[in-house]
Amino acid sequence: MIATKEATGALHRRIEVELECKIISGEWPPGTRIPPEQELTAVYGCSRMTVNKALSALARAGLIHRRMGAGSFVATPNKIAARIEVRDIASEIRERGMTCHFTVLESAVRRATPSDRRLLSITKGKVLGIDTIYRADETSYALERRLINLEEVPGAADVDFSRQSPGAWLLSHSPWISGEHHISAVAADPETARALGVPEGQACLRVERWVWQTKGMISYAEQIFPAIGGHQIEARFMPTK
Amino acid sequence: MIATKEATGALHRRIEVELECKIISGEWPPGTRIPPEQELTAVYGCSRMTVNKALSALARAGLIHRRMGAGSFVATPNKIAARIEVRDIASEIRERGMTCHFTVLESAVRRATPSDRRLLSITKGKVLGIDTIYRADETSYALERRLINLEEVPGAADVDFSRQSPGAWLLSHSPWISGEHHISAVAADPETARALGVPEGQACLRVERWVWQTKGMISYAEQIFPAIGGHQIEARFMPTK
DNA sequence: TAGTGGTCTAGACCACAGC
DNA sequence: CTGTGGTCTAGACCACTAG
Repeated sequence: MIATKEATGALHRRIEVELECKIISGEWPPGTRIPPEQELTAVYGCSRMTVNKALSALARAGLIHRRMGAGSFVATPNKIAARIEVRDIASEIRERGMTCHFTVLESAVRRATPSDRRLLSITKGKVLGIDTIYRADETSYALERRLINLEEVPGAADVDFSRQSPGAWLLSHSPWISGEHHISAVAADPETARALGVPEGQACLRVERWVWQTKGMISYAEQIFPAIGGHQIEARFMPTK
Repeated sequence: MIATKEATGALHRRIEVELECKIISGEWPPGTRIPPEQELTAVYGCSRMTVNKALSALARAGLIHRRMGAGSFVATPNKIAARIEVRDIASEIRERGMTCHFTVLESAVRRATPSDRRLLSITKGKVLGIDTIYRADETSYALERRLINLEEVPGAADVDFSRQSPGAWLLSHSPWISGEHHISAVAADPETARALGVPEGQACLRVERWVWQTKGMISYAEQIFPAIGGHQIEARFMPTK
């Protein structure tokens, strides 16, 4: 066994890290052929399964590309994929060390309007519309306009959202979800400006979130953060997953 | 071998998909104990390594949590991790089916000012500052203010950025990078408004990007997209990776 | 102490790529 | 055809957890 440094952990893990270093350092530029598994078993003095585990991990992480019968090659990244973690607004405020209060401005069950149907991609049924103001240390932090599809989540109609925020309830109630975000900037319209207590036309960050489960769309939420609050979304990207 | 349906692919993959379905459908809620590997080998009539491969993949994807000596359990997701793909502005415009023109407003090599040093986390050295306007079909699309650390990327001083955009050159020149984005909303200051041809105070989406390699910070870029252009960032999240 | 996951072996057969 | 990765086996030893 070759041991240039201490054997800190599993061998397959050390092989993975060692190869990863060669790739992200540029020693093996994109397109470089990785030594075949057979050869690596000789280098590391281990079985093929162990080498395979390391190479498979690198392939899953997108650092190499494996072609059956041909070999393994360092991948050529053409786009940057960043990862953002979107938390519930209430827990986000608390993580910043501030106290969070939220007030439900409006909460009403209604038959889906044309606008509701478009946002939730449904053709009929009832929806629950909830408008909530979030305050961080008594300062307006965000306005959330949310639609919940009662056909998919009938229990939502009976929840007291003055105690638990809609976002937190939905996450705890149906944990495994898929969805999509759209992040954009908007100028505060009169109604939004009044609700948030900011000047009309104020630059705001808008996050729209569609959430669905295997069956269908669960919820749509539009969150408006005035730029005054300094709200920002952080996203990190790394060559290794 | 048990085959309730067609054996479409690798067995370890089918096991993984089957267990994943039980989790994201809610049949196995968070905290549920997964049958031990030993038991699954009996269920699927295969060796332990095959079951292990499926469970390891689920663990890596974050769907289950494995504790040595204790067992495997369905994970409790507490935050939503979304994935955004940030492309070069020029290629982004072209993907929208528009033609892209960019104009370098200013390009100058200078000794790092205090502001440069703070943004690039350096204490000395020279930087290249480039301000670029991107137009989509003759309409202002974005303003980019970029700093390149010439200590890390000395070759940047000799590139003709009127032909290739700085972002595209950097990506092709040093492919394996790490970094961070901050996404926020800002009101256009007078200088930005003039450069983009929009009213002062216009709501804009701002994307800041720090990029580094193993050694140190390579570049800082601030991109301003006026809300008028309808620019938005899309992010998708899924329970399975 | 018994059960569980983490790791590893030394083979094996197959599908596919490239010569 | 040979070399490659994709998959799988039937064991094994260890570290750790829980009762």
